[in-house]
Amino acid sequence: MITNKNCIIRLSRYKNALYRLQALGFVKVFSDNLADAVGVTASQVRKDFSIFGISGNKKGGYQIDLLLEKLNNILGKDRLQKVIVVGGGHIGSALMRYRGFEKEGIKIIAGFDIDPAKINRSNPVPILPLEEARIFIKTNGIRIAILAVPDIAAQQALDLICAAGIKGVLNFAPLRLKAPESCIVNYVNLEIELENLIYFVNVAEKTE
Amino acid sequence: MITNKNCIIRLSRYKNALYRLQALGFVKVFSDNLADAVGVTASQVRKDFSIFGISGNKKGGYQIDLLLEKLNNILGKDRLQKVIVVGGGHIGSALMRYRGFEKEGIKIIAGFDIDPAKINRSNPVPILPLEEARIFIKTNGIRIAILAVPDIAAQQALDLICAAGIKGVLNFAPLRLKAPESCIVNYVNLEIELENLIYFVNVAEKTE
DNA sequence: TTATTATTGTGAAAAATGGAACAATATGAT
DNA sequence: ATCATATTGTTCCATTTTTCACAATAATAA
Ligand SMILES: NC(=O)c1ccc[n+]([C@@H]2O[C@H](COP(=O)([O-])OP(=O)(O)OC[C@H]3O[C@@H](n4cnc5c(N)ncnc54)[C@H](O)[C@@H]3O)[C@@H](O)[C@H]2O)c1
Ligand SMILES: NC(=O)c1ccc[n+]([C@@H]2O[C@H](COP(=O)([O-])OP(=O)(O)OC[C@H]3O[C@@H](n4cnc5c(N)ncnc54)[C@H](O)[C@@H]3O)[C@@H](O)[C@H]2O)c1
Repeated sequence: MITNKNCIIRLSRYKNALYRLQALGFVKVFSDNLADAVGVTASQVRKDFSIFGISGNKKGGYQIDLLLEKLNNILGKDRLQKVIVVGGGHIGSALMRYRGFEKEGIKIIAGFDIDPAKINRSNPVPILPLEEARIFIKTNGIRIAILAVPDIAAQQALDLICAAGIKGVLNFAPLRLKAPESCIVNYVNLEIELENLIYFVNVAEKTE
Repeated sequence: MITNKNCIIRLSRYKNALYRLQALGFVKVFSDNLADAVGVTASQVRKDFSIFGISGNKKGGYQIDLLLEKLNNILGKDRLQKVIVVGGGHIGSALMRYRGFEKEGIKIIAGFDIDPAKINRSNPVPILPLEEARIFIKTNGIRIAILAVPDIAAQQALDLICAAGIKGVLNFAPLRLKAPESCIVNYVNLEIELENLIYFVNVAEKTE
């Protein structure tokens, strides 16, 4: 079983690159084209494919449409993924207004907020009272949530949605949360991303 | 020279955990406390510290204030980091309104946009016309930028700010950009983050 | 048909990362 | 003052990840 997150991220990148190549009219692709497009080595591309039993043609490369089909299958993109957002503040509402997820087969179908002033049932993505989250998650069989509440509320909100059946969370609050076995939590920590960038810029500056 | 991004991310996490411990009244800390707080092994903590020549006291652990000083120094937090945002749309304005960066010594001092309707010089974080970016970057010696423009505009905007002297970019547009040697580009790709989460949730579901 | 060539698929090598173990040693107890 | 103990710092080991290298082979050309 593959536990290598970077490998899966590369699969997503291959997929995105393939769509671009396809849009440019290409029908087949070689491992080194894809490597260039994504910024890895050609060996890495072939190795990644071989891990998932994806094969191409000796001397013929890979047929883009078939490759995309397989990648999409691995990445679970063969069905629409319904996602909710908890917290309709700055980040939460930016995400709910973003159209880019849909072309990836990811649809944010509702937001939830504790603040009555944020509730709006007639939005393209309705924002509902937090009390309704539990039943909404259960009724619609939602598995994935984005957590965009203030730091202080994050653990409590996580507990609530996990209890309701959420299986995966993308958390924007910059702190480590405790989740049950049944739920995977991934972190987007923009402070740390910036700090990291600053570190490497400083290093580059010193060594130049 | 350290090229291990994960290692630097851990330093940020140690730092954050130390502030929390300090706020709770702790004065010293042992490698295993910190390991617990951050979710790594105690060996890892000590190894990370040793890489950067940080030492504690046999049997005495590490003194939190000294440790923080050293970590902050390594992470370049001994001086305020001024950052600009290019693109004042959904993501860009969420970031500009976010107060959380300041407590990390990161200050967004201006935004830039191509759309005249977005310009606002009297905002807490002013949004200025893109034409002014070049001179602003040079005058203020800005090194770090956040790129939050539509995908189609990202490469062009990157070229502009790199030419003006930007050394590090955190890019939100979901595509690979070409940057000169002088500029590091890191990516925040939320589509891929979600895709990744979905993959691992699917795997967990299948193997349970 | 046969030779040539380009490209895959993979096993082996290398590099990077992380973890375990333990000697060294400072602290506190007796 | 001596001993016992806790914790670091570092070496060594295991694992993971990436790269290398090349045999296998399909496509093309002669
Ligand atoms: N805005 C940014 O640019 C940014 C950047 C980095 C990190 N973050 C993090 O993202 C999180 C959200 O930030 P934000 O700027 O969107 O905050 P925000 O204050 O704008 O929005 C938070 C929203 O959550 C709602 N809320 C509070 N408690 C809730 C609960 N228990 N359940 C449901 N909703 C609840 C609030 O009513 C509010 O609408 C924070 O943890 C923040 O640290 C934000
Ligand atoms: N909003 C989200 O939740 C979200 C999520 C994932 C990724 N993204 C990515 O982030 C980027 C920004 O998304 P958004 O939703 O904020 O878009 P947006 O359309 O709301 O905002 C983009 C802003 O950039 C400005 N702009 C356009 N060209 C410019 C240029 N050359 N220089 C400066 N400013 C320019 C526009 O006037 C607009 O104000 C996009 O690449 C998008 O794919 C956004």
